[in-house]
Amino acid sequence: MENPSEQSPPSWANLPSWLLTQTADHAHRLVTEGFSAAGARGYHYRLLATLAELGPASQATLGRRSGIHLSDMVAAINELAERDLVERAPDPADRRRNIVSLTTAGKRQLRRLEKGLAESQDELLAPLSAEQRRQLTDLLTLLLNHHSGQADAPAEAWQ
Amino acid sequence: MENPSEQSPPSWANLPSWLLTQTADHAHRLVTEGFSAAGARGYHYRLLATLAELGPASQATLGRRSGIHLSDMVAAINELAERDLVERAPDPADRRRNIVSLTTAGKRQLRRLEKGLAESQDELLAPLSAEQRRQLTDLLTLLLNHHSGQADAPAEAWQ
DNA sequence: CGGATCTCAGCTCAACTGACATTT
DNA sequence: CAAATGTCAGTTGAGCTGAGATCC
Repeated sequence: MENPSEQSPPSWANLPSWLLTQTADHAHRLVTEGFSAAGARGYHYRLLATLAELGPASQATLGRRSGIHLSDMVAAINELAERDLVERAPDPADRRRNIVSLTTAGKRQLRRLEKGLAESQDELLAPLSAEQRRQLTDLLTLLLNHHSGQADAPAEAWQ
Repeated sequence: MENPSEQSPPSWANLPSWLLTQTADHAHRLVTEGFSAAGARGYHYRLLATLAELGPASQATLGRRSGIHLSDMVAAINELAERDLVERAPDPADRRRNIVSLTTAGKRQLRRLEKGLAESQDELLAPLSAEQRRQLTDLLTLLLNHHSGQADAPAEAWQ
């Protein structure tokens, strides 16, 4: 009676909110797997990418830009610094601050993660045509702009 | 702090995986808020809906059908039973089992939650036309079928 | 003084793992 | 015996809160 080929899906399986959270789970899983194949986590990628864009920056600036909580920066930067992917040095001009900067190995790692990330996107969207992929990102962007645009909008600066 | 008014989004903000996880976060927030307005959580809704579909069932059966982990069932059912939304009785035919069943108050609560859930979907999809809503659910269903290997039929009613 | 920066301890939520006693 | 069932304790990950020390 444990027939693994079960019958109909539960009643909520066609709700947009359910479809979204389930596909997001798959997306998250694929991306996380890709990162962990390079020995990294999502925070590491976001940090390296933000550093590549901003150049050397304080932890607070990095946090605001990358959306990583300030209290999570400490551990994330520790992990990157342990592998010499970033350097953390005190700011001589403002001794509250640390200045975090990318090392050469960090830039190399970032390129590796970006490559894996592109592959994850492709795996995620595998069943969709190019046109369908464009449709999907357009629709999701519409939703995202609507919901993080104005209504409650805590502190997120972009958009 | 830099100039927040003209910051472009981070480099990963147009990745499908990012768009999905972000919109899924909003979806989850909206649905959770809707549930908590009725004093419930997602597990409670899924349990009540599964019970309405299956009729009285053991915790293991409920878990398999609803996707709720067995070890989370205990607490969830405790919470529902405390408010007399379900009843838990030992199965006389198999003393390992509990038979869980919906009470009248439970059915009433389920209808309330379903109504709130429909409103949440509408709020989530607010910026989309009916045609766009159909497109989105179709695309997400394609992705989901691909990644969870399931066959599936209906994509008609999202509310 | 007010405010920013960094660090740390701990909490939330949903999902999961492992161990265990009981029963079939 | 092996397998199923229910219970409980603990863990994980991504995010958060709150407190503090230090400095501008």
